[in-house]
Amino acid sequence: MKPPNPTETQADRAAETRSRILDAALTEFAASGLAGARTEQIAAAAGVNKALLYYYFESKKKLYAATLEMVSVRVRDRSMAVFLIEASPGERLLRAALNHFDRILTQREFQSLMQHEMIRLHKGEEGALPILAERIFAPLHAMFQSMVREAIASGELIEVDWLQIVLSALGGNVFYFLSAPVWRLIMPFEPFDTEVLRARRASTVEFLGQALFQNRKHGAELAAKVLADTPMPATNEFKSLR
Amino acid sequence: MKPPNPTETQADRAAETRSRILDAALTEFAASGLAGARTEQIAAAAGVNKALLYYYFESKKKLYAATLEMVSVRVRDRSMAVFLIEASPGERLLRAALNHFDRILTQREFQSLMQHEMIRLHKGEEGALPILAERIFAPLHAMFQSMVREAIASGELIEVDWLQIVLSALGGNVFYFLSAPVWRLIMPFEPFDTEVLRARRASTVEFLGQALFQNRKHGAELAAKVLADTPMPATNEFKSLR
DNA sequence: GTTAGTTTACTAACCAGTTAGTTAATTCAA
DNA sequence: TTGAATTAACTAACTGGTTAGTAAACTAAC
Repeated sequence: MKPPNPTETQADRAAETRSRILDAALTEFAASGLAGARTEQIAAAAGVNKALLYYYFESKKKLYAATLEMVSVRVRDRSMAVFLIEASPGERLLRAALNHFDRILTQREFQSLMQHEMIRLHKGEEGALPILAERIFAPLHAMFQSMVREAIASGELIEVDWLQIVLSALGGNVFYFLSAPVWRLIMPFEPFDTEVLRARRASTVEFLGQALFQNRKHGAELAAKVLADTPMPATNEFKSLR
Repeated sequence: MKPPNPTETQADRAAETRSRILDAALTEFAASGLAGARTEQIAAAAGVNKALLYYYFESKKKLYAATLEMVSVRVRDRSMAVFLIEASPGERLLRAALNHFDRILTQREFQSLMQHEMIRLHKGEEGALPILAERIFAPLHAMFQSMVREAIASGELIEVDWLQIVLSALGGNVFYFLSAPVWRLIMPFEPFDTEVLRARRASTVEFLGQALFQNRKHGAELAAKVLADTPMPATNEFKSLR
């Protein structure tokens, strides 16, 4: 687990250990949430002793916070970039929806963490969500709002409640991944199979092209274009179940 | 807690106790899931001793199963009825989407239980979900499939992947309620406020009318009609947080 | 030889499930 | 119809296993 590399300084190895702990914590917290995660399991997965978690991160809660911190940076960077593209607001919306699909696909742990956080906040426990809301969701939300409103005002998109467009576009993605265990039981295919995902991904964008644009032909063409120049990211497939 | 009513027989009171336990269990399991729920808390909420849970329901797991059983019957009855209405497939889809919104609104505990079950199944633990999938989701899914396909074939709806239409329609609802804690943080309104819900509910149907129908004017008219003759159900508002 | 990094061995708290019992309603024999 | 026997409904207190967190010892790099 720890090949003693002589060129490494002690501080380097310490940083590595710290990062191994964070990785292990991400996996465990994503799978089980703050309350359900076992510190022993995190330590074992990181190849260290449990007491070391408390040496680096004072408490389980603080380790959890550090884990969320780490992953939230990744997610924000991945999500915001797409809005800066030079294109019509309608096209940017399609790209943002596709990007959202791909982000869930590649950052499954984040999605799981969010599920747990939603439940915690729903129960009234305060969690790390307020920080995430401020740092990720609020800016993302603002971007979506101005983009969709602009698209409606310009006549590119249909005239409906802007929030409903966002809910429908992102909700389709969230619902598919969230309910994957159910699809697995009632559909004749595996929801995380690469080809199934590819088809779902295409349908997402094609649907929005047809449904949201005043000029459906224009929407369909944009969808085809967006799909064509955004390859599906690789999935580290059979990683989830320990 | 137990006013000793002399007209009641012992068996009556026993049945009442049993049902009080199930109600308490529903609240607690919905809030915390199978693993997170505390038997002591369920007993306290039901006003009985913890050992009584084991007298009526052998184990925590079996109590959980009984709770899901109880609630799943309610949900299925509420969900399937809407498909039997005499109307065009497009109109039935709008009604089904609205019914789905109202069902989440009125059966929040079920939605919470499902969230927990999804997480459990995602982790690879077997749960009660296979039974629910068979008894609720599979028939529901089949209804949606035939309805949407019929609507597309008849030219009423746009020609896109049928599953994507379902994902988008239901996903919008699921996403809104699921992410309510986030909306509360980043929006200037309370997501469960009656008037906010009323607006969201209307937007859901109006959006689908505009987005899914070949003839958008027809879709909008249907949406207005469906909304007009389906009053919003009452919400037992401030019930959730214990 | 000092100290950052790491482990061993422990504790206090918690919690599902059990046990041994009490109370009171119901049954049934005379 | 009465009161003794039986059983259903229920509880207090405990058990055994688990888990977050800690104290103190050890080790190797600087």
